Amino acid sequence: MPDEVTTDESLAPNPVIERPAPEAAKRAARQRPLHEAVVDRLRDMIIEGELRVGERLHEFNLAETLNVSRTPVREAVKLLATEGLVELLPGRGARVAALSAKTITDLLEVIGGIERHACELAAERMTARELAKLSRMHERMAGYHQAGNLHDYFKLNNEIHVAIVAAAKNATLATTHAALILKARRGRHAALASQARWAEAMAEHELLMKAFAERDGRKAGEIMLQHDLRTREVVQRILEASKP
Amino acid sequence: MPDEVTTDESLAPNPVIERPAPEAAKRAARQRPLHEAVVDRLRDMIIEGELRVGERLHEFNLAETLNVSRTPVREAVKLLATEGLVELLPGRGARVAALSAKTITDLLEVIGGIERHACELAAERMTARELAKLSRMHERMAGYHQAGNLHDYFKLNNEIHVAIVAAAKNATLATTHAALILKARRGRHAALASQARWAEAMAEHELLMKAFAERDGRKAGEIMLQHDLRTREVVQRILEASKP
DNA sequence: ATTTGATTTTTTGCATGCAAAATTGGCGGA
DNA sequence: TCCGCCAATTTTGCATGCAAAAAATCAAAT
Repeated sequence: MPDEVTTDESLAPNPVIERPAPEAAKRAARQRPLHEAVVDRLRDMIIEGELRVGERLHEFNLAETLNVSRTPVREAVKLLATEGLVELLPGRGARVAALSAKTITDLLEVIGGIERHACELAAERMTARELAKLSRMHERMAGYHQAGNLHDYFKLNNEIHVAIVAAAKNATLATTHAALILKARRGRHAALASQARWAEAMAEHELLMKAFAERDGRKAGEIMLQHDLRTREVVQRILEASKP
Repeated sequence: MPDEVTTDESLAPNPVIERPAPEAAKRAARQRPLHEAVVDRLRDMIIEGELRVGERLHEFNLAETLNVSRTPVREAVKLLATEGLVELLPGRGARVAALSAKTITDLLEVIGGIERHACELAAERMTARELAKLSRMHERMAGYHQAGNLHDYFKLNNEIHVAIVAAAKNATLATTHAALILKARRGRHAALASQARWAEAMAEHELLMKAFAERDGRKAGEIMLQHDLRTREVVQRILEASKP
């Protein structure tokens, strides 16, 4: 899913987790589980770099910062460990997991494989309606490209990748893909790579749509895989250049 | 990863989680985190069917049964939810997730895609040593097949699939694969399918090894994908037959 | 000055407490 | 008989308590 984009915008200066006052809870349709909110909050803090790589996750401090008790924090940390964002130190808490160049490129490689598979399946299973919608998204993206609107291009590009995976009509595939994309968000470098490959990537998407129109899954998959692997290579070069 | 086998053997009649007496803990090299033990215990209980599909996970009862407090049980349940084994009911606890035919076949489809990718990469990245080891495993498996030793055949077959993924030298790929395999363990149907396809599967493995010997990743991947998809089809037929 | 070891402090991991939400059961009405 | 409403009970979710393990601090000895 190259063409990664960082969907920040919300810089969240205040980490405290808002929750309806005890009495106001009645009005709120339903209260979101705290531990879930904490997971999201901590994930953002890690992805946005508020918590630095290797930094110990201090449950008491975090609980105080987020204005919750240690319990939901503990649950959240364990959940984030399954996502690979934090590393559990048995008996000594947890710390933000390192993200080596190898980890990132491995991630991008797997995402490429998944998206290839998604293309193959989607080409066969996509309804005419879905194909039409995808076409419209693609056209819109082409417009952003011509207009030099990088931000909206990135956003839509991500949506297209997700839409293709959804069109494969395989829930496990979609879940797996989503989880990997989430992790890949940590590599901001990917965004740079996309930028460098902007024109090229656009051309590849063009070919991809053509393959979908022909319902040629094999071809679509191949294009997607190459598309992803090229971005991966650029990312790899950037990473090697930054710290060799 | 078709040719699924259920690695029971340990029927665990007593669910209580053993732990060194408070004082004996000194002797034990290091105490395993309780929540981890609970995760494993509950996962087995679900996979082995001790907890039936749809059954509510009652944290107090489970805690009592496992001889721990609610806290590690709660953590474990949330962890199992990320594995897809249980379904969280916001505000109402959790229950054993349903495993529909679609879910199983989706799972097998994704595993097929992952293993194809693994074959492609492994063919390129595998060391001569690894290839030799894989060959020996394959020969041994052929022996079990000829001897009609289904149990050991299954076990070794699983190990071969895992070894191939490992040879792809991509940690994310391996982790993702392992997680999916774990979930697939719930479909005992797969074991039946393997049995039905025993001879055929063996022949496919033969071709696979030949492709690896030629370092033909494309071919190896294709063989693996077809291998997995055929098992998937048999599973699908079994499932449709059992409850149509 | 540096290192080692004992002591204090912090932090973790599990257990328990408590209020709010959800479920259950009973009762009255249709 | 069946449905719906209200009270009693259970269960969840979060907070807090507590003992053991880990880390930090300090002291003495090299």
